[in-house]
Amino acid sequence: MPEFSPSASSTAPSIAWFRNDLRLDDNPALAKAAAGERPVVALYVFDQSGDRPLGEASLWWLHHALAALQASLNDLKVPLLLRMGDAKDIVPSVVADTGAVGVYWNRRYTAGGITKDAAIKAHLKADNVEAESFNAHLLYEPWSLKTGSGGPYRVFTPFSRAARASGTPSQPTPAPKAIRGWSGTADTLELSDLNLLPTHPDWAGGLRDTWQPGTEGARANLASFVADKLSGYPDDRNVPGLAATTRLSPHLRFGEISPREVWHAAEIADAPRDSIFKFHQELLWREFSYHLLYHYPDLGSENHQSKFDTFPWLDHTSVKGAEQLKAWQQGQTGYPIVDAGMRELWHTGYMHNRVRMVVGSFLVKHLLTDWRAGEAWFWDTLVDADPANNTASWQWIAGSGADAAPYFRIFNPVLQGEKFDGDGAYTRHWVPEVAKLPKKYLHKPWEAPTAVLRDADMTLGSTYPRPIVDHKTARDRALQAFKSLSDTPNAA
DNA sequence: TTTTGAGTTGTTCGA
DNA sequence: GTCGAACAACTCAAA
Repeated sequence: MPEFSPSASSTAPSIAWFRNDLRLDDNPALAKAAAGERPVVALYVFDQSGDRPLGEASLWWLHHALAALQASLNDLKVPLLLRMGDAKDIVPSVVADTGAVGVYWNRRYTAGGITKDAAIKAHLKADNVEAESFNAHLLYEPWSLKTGSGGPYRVFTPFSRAARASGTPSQPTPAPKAIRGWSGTADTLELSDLNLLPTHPDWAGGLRDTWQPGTEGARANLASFVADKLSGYPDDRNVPGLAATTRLSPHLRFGEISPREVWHAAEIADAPRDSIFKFHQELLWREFSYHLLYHYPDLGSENHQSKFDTFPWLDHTSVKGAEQLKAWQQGQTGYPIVDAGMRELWHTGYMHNRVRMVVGSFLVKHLLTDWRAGEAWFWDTLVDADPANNTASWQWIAGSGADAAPYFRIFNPVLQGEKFDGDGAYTRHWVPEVAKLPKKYLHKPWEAPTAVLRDADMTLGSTYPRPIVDHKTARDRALQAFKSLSDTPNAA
């Protein structure tokens, strides 16, 4: 390139554009930026347009994940530029400000994200800027697995078989050993300028006590899981009172740890083969959700099975409906296991998977509430709120999704509580009003004799609510409602 | 093209 | 307490 002097061209940087891949290890976009002759500048664009805006809990997480990333990059002397606004405008403008000759990023799979990235790539290429994208988020990208007839999978089991048969996920690649950081200057915001943290009120105390966002926290959870929990995983994972799950979901959501690293850490662990298989299946559920989201981009807003469009949901904006939705959100349904889950969510930004199913089934089936109302609440309150997992899982529990739960699968909140939290460790912790009840009545306080309630310092309807719906009545009502669908064929 | 086997996580009822 | 059947019929994926 004769028109540039060597010294001038060597200062033109490569941009590593971070999005849902807030890590240095196994980050192919960063590796690509670091592999050339060019110095590297990192970029994060806080962009609430195009894709669905992040919920409040996710914003809190993002702040700390970015802080952790910034610290890691700082150790390498790589600057991180923070910008805010539509990435379609921001990325080209950062290229102009820095004189960058290449921009590298890892792919996302939401409809809005794909559209935006394609436009940015076209724009950059038209300006003779190298633009290349990679896979950091998934073990199997959605287009790489097809059924025999060439379409997407809509049933999990054949999807998971096809995924495994297509090859073991590739090994994670370590972070570049040394990166030459760009020494130029360009406009950047401070992290605090993004205003990601709650202020009035500061509701994030429970989140701070529970989580360590960033790669270090992710690695700690993974190490503890592999060492202590993986062996017993198939059974223990269902018991919310045990700390027997990975608690990696928010870390995976923001890409602080690579799914390839997680897969292989389990693969080489000293644990029974069936435990490793079961854990890998859970990672493949995440892959399946992304497969569905990519091939059915409306997954978050439209019933996957269109016959659910006529489902007789109760109106959750009516006075009574709104009251019931609020009782569910606040953990005041009168069913202790349901209330425990909803309070865990509010306090920690997380809920144990078993309990997510119980509260989801309760909202959709006992309260006949449109799954989208529950999905929206989870989106706002979960630190792991994921555009694929959250939507696919709500459709699954509602019955409207791919490979969904059959209509007659209605969780009984009393039985679920007794079966998976029999001693009540979880429920007593999150619902202290019922903590003194004996096991026998813990999950059904309305059946407790007056003397038992008195000994437990409880007054139903006063210190703890009576059930907002009767289980048997609600169950029969749900069965009726779902029966009305069986006469309605799906649109082709 | 047709056939076949199967499909994450449950509950209730009656014997 | 335990066990098996019923709860529907349909769609999916592969042979």
